[in-house]
Amino acid sequence: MLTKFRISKLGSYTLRRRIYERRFLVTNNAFSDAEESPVVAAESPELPSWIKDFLSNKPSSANSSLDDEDFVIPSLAGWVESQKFSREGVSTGNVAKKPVEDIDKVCEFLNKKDASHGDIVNELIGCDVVVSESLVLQVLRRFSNGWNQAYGFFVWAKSQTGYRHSSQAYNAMVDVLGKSRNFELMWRLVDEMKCESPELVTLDTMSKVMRRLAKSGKYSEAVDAFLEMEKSYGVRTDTNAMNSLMDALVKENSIEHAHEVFLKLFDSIKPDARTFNILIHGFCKARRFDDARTMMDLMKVAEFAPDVVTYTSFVEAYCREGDFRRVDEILKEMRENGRKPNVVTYTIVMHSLGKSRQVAEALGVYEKMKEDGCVPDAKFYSSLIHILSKTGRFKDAAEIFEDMTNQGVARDVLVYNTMISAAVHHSRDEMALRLLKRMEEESCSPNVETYAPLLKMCCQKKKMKLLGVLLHHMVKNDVSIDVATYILLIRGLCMSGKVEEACLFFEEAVHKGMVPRDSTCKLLVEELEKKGMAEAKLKIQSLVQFKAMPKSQSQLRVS
DNA sequence: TTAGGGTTAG
Repeated sequence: MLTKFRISKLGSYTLRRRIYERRFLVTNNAFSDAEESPVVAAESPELPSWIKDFLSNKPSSANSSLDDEDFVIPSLAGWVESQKFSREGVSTGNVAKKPVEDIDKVCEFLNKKDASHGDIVNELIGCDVVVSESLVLQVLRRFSNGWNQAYGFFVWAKSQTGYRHSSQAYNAMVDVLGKSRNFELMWRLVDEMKCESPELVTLDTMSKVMRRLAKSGKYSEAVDAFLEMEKSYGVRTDTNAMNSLMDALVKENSIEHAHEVFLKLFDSIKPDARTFNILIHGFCKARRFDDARTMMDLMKVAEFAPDVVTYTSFVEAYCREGDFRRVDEILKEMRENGRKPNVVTYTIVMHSLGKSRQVAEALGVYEKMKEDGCVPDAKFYSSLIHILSKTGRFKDAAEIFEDMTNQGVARDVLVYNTMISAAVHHSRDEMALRLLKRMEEESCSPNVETYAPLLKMCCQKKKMKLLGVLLHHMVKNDVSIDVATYILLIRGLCMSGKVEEACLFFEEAVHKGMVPRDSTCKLLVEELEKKGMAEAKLKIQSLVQFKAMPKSQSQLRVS
């Protein structure tokens, strides 16, 4: 009988490794899952065919109707258990990727243990895989939140005869190191690129560097990287490059640095319309409307006419303020200057009205837009679906979702994410999973945000097996778990009293060099305290201390 | 990546 099961039976996911190899917090019933309704599990051998398809990666059967919502998820868990769910069970079948065997072989090596990348390099010596650029890119994507493994693999790949890293592969590695704030190593890699071949370092490389620095609040370093890149790496500091720097600064919330750069470089690098738009957007975002206006005047002085992008930045800013009177003024000004709002402008206004609960007005914008002959795009539909769902009109949202292809717009990952999120929100769990399946059929690759609402739902409803299935599905689709997702899992599991599982994820996050927020650490420790799990509590606390010293740790790993 | 997305719960 399936009164209890262990998550380890799920197959290849890391949890299994953790449980068997690390023996962390393992007790016989640590993963008991009595809430999963064992009766249903044992007595429902018949599953809807779409779930079978989902798990076995067969082509979907035609009878998948969207209103079929009778199925209760718990049986899925039972079914998975009874089928001895295997890793092949949810392969994506995406033919564009490397054959499954290669990437899986590599992953087996990379997941072997928590080692420094040096150890990983040694470990990989026994790996009989022929390296190719596409394999490298896939591994870097799959481990984009695990720099240690990614870098270990990257170094090993470089040593393989007959293979040389492409510029794209180097850039991807630079980005992964920057993402994990491993700036020392990141710079070393850029230097290595230069030594390897001077052409390898491009504006693409430097844009990634600048963006990652800015993302970490290292604005001055981003600016310095720009100022020195021509001399050091032969990357030209032209208008385009300057725009890339300023965009990074503005997107990462420092209009101040962007403005300073602008003033400093004004005489040496000629700004263009984009330069002004980036700055205007930055000022608008910071609610510095007067400065934004001044910049628009300066733009005119420089003989660039404000365009739809310029005005849309103002529209967005006033929408954020909820000042729709001003929005109308801008729209009027815009028309007077011969600029028509486009689909982006309309999306912003509609979304904003929807957010402030003026749904009728929001839908009015949709009508107005159609009258204007402005054609909706996928992002617009995503916004519309979101608004409808948020205001309880889920059926309408689903209808729009279904209809958009008839209107000639293909569903993209954002549209799917919005719809999946909406479905979960309205407790249409099965539908949400079915949508995930449909993404595969439409060759739309899921991203980490696709899974977030589903994972959250699993945590809340204590669907441990489904959680395992989804985590596996993520791996198969080269979606790397990021900090936000770890936090979601840890908090969600804590809230559901699944502290042991929360600990496993916490430990994994820390070992990947990711730092859950203090509040998350506190929550977990408190939960352990409540349950009287003193030993586990100590372990978690020591991990917290461990990650409190990232410098020495990263040095340890780098050496 | 020149303007448009969202989910911190409590």
